[in-house]
Amino acid sequence: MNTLTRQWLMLRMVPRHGRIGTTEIINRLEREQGISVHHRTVQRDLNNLSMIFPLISDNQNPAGWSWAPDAPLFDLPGMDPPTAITFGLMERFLAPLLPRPALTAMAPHFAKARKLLEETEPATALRWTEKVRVVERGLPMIPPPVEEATLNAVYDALYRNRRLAVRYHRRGEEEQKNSEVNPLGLIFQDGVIYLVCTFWEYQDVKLLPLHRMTAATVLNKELSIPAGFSLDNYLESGEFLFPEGRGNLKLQVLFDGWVAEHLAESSISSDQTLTARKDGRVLLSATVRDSSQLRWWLLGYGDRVEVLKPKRLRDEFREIATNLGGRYVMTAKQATEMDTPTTEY
Amino acid sequence: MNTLTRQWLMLRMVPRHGRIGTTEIINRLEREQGISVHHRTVQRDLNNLSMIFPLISDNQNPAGWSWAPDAPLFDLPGMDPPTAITFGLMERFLAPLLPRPALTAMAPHFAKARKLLEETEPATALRWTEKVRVVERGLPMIPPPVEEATLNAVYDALYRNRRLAVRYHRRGEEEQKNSEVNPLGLIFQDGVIYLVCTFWEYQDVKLLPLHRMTAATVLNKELSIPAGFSLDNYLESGEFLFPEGRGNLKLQVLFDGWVAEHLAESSISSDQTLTARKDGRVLLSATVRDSSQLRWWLLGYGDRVEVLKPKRLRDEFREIATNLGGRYVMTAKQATEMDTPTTEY
DNA sequence: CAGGCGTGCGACGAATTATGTCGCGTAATT
DNA sequence: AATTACGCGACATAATTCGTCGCACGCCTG
Repeated sequence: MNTLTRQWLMLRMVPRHGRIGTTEIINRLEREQGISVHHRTVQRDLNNLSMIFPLISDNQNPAGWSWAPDAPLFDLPGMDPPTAITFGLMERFLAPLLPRPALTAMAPHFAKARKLLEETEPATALRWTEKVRVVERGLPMIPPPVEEATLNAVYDALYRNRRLAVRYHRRGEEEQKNSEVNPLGLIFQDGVIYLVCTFWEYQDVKLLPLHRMTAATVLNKELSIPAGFSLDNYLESGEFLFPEGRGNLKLQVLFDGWVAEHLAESSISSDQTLTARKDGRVLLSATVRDSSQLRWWLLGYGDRVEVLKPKRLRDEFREIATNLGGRYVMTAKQATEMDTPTTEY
Repeated sequence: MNTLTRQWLMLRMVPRHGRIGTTEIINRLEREQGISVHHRTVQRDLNNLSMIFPLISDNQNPAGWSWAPDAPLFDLPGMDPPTAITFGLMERFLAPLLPRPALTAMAPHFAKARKLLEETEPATALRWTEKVRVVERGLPMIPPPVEEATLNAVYDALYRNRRLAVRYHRRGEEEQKNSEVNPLGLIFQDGVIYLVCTFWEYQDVKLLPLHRMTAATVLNKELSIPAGFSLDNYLESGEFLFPEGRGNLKLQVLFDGWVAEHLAESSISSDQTLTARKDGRVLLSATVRDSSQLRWWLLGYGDRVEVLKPKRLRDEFREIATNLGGRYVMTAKQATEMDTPTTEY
């Protein structure tokens, strides 16, 4: 009855990867939409649609239809400049945080946004890409390469709660191992993706960096999860991060004056207060989680910050300061020659 | 001639916000696609399309068409689970890095991805959201709130190279100021967005955090850019970051053994080498940019890292260690009472 | 307030298109 | 070799699309 509706629905059924046949389309139209059409009509529709859209058929019998691999993204409502800018921003933010294959699914969106920005942007003056910078405290890391097929298999297994057959090599070891793992979660850190999993029927939780996998296949077996497992608990257990405490602590630290400038803009807790002192330093009070991140963050300021409270943390920092001082008593030459290299990592 | 093509093109012309009239559609079809149709046809098409898609007309004369404000996103090819997962990941990564309004343009995409994940995901076992965690070195910051209208105005001015009329208040000051600024760029840091700009006809580059703006209007004036300005140069000039050097340096540092574990996975430079020593420490050699980020990163390891080379950097660290040690000679009580608070920040 | 203009919309007939049906060819399956 | 499932050309008929016309409505101008 309504050609446009039917063709629209059909377009949405065609996958980017994979294949769909006329019969399946007919069935899904009937089942999901209550539209019953003839076989022949669907065939004709697909042919017509492929004149307008980059749909391709593999010309087999029965025919399998899919979108062209390089088909651009069509979206409704069409992307507007603000959205395109936001996509551009996201790409910029995520590039150093994620291995490239983790973003390939986004490629059509990013491409579309870039195209839109380039088309509309006046050629004069500064280009958009020259106008945005992201300043991070972290060092830009080079994420180790991950196979796209591996990543997809891991996603899939994790998503569908299936076991995974993996082939991987330990660090430094040439030979590879084959294992069957129960995927429990993913941890992203510094561009590295770790699969949290258990092996076979064992109960102890292990970490498997994805870039050490050379193959991964989703198995059709239900996974077995250790009783009471939760990713958050695992992270807090200290097996992944430095095993620092949990819970909150009332922090009081002194910053050298101008360091606190940026800090006044963005706060680390909702109850944060900053108080200027006569000597030019600034007292920061805040209730924050007791975490490795807190220590990293404070240490990063070097001698421009002094921890006052809690006492426990101040003691920690005093000890770090003492140790650190001890390290630099020797000259670099002495420190180097104190030991001789053994094995390459 | 081809109804489907025409209607498809029309759908793409209708904006999510704003309005479009039949006349404009006719013109654009004629101009951009060479399709000439009658006025009446376009009217009929829009009426038909609005039966299938959430298009709404304001029923004025002349009629203005747009998508319903809450219209979901339709995209072709339809979103598949891997893409939905990637969108979910992005949302997770970006939430702590960007103020919420900076992501509102993404809301329909995120909503679609969430819906797809929820629909398909088996209710049993762990949910997808429980399976992914991002571990960052930075402390989770609370991004200061930014008005969406302000952000959009800034984007727009930056994108179209227009001046901006802003109303803002300085930190600590109650009264607001009105200024006309030339937007030059945006810097994202720790959840804060800074507009890099010049005021009026002045040549000196200033920073304006977006959350200090209470109003922003795009003006129809060309902006004036200081001769030779570039955002990268500005960032390197040291006015934003700590004014550390530029260029590369050959870094050699010693890590306490197990700290280097994570480091072995993700490298900080393409020529990075790790060498284990007899005493259990690990020597890292790499050529890296001489930057504040490098210092933050190294300092974050506290006493678990020792800088060997270059000498200049080792000297810096020795001095920091010495100063830091000096800070913790006193007790916290003494350090607190040494000075009396003056003004709230 | 009248008249002109741009637009929305119902109606109508000719032209075009969509659809069900049949038959034949082909490829995979039994 | 038979069977099954599917693609596709052909064709007649039903359905639709589209240009055209006329009328109505709101807005602007003189």
